[in-house]
Formats: sequence, structure tokens, C-alpha cells
Amino acid sequence: MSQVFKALSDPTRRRVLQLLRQGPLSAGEISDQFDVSKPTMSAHFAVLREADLVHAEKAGKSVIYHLKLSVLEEALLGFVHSFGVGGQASTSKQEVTE
Amino acid sequence: MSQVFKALSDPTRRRVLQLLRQGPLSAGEISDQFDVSKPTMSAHFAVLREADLVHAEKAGKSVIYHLKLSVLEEALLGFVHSFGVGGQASTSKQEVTE
DNA sequence: GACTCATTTCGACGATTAGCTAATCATCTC
DNA sequence: GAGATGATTAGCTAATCGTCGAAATGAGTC
Repeated sequence: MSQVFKALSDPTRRRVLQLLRQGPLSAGEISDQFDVSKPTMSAHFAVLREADLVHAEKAGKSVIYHLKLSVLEEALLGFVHSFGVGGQASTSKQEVTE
Repeated sequence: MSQVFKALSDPTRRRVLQLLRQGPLSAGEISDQFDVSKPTMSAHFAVLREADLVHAEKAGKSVIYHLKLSVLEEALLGFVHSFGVGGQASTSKQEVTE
């Protein structure tokens, strides 16, 4: 839970996720869209993997990143719903998932 | 946008918001629920104010904190919706709000 | 095997963060 | 005004973060 919000707290990582909406991309293809070094992007990918927001698939020399939309959706909607808004509510439950 | 996710990335701050679901509380009442010092809690409150997730109202010696549920809701649901899931979709739009 | 390309790992750096104690500010009560 | 109370600010430490260049790893190609 913390890891998801942590991952989303960086604009670069949010932009990576937005890019992946339209389909899988290789690490290099993603990095080309940003003005930071490859190692920096690789670190961002690691954070996204850690949060389970993306899946890394090796394909030859490349690594293809896939968006795990269901994880993103469940984490955020689940959190919002715990406040009793945004669709199905669960106003009573009081938990702070790590 | 970043500030909201940043604020939510800390378990203590998420728990503060969860506490405020049931109604406004003073800084002291909130702090009593945690095992960290008052100044540390005050810093957490500052982060939540910065993210506009809470409203601080002075009442005599105390400061009463209110949850700004609509801000939380719009930030998170808005983000999820930009991915085309979670209710009303907006699959085409591509933005990374700061 | 040697070479090349794609990506990650390794150190290192400056900036930020969460935490603490001690001090200060603000307000109420006597 | 002098305390007392609630909250924040100041100043510090330790840890984490985003960034980089250089080096290392992995996977194809000749």
C-alpha cells in the first residue's frame, strides 16, 4: 500500500504508467520519452516493479514493461472506498494496510 | 497531485486521514493515537495541509483538523479514471498533473 | 570467441524526510 | 501579569531519494 503511493508520488513514474496505458513498451522506448539517464529510469522501473504496478518480461536483449492496471485500480479504488465514497462503500472498516 | 500521493505514502498520515473520517479532531486528540512525538505529528499535519487533504481551524488553544474528503476523492478517482477504469472513463486524455 | 546493443548494478553526490529534544508562540485561567 | 496548556518552530541526526557516470551483466550476431 505504501509502496503504491510512494511509486505514484513521483511525476516521472506516473508518466511512465500513463505511457503504458496504450500497451507494453521496452525500457529503452520508455526512457527515450524522458530527459533523464538510463540508470535513473531503471531505478524508477524498480520502484514500479516493487509496487507491483508493472510487470517486466524479458524479450531477447530487451525488457518489456506491462502496466498492471488491476493492481493500480484495486489499490486506489480500495483506498477511496474505505472512506465511503467513490462507488461501493465500506465506511465502517478502519484499517491502514501497509 | 504529487503532494497528494506523497502525503498518502506515509502510513501515519493515512491513519490520520482514516481517523478524520468520523469527524473533526484536534491536533492533540489525533496525536494521542500515535506513538510519536507531538512535533513529529505536527509535521505530518503540515504535509496533509500542504496536500490540501485537511483543513485546520483554530478553536481557542486547539487546532481542529477536518478531512477534505472531496479533495482526496477527486485526486484519486480522477487519476484512476484517466486510465479508463473505475467508473467514468477518459481513456484518451494523456496528462500527468503536477 | 569477440563485438554490439539493452539494461541493470555500483558508488557517489546533494536534497529531502521522519524522527527526536528543547525552545517558542498563542491562548486561556487565575 | 503569571502559570498552564496546546501546538508549532528550530535545530539536529539518521535514513531515504533522485540523479549521474562508469562498470557489469545478458542476449543476440558475426
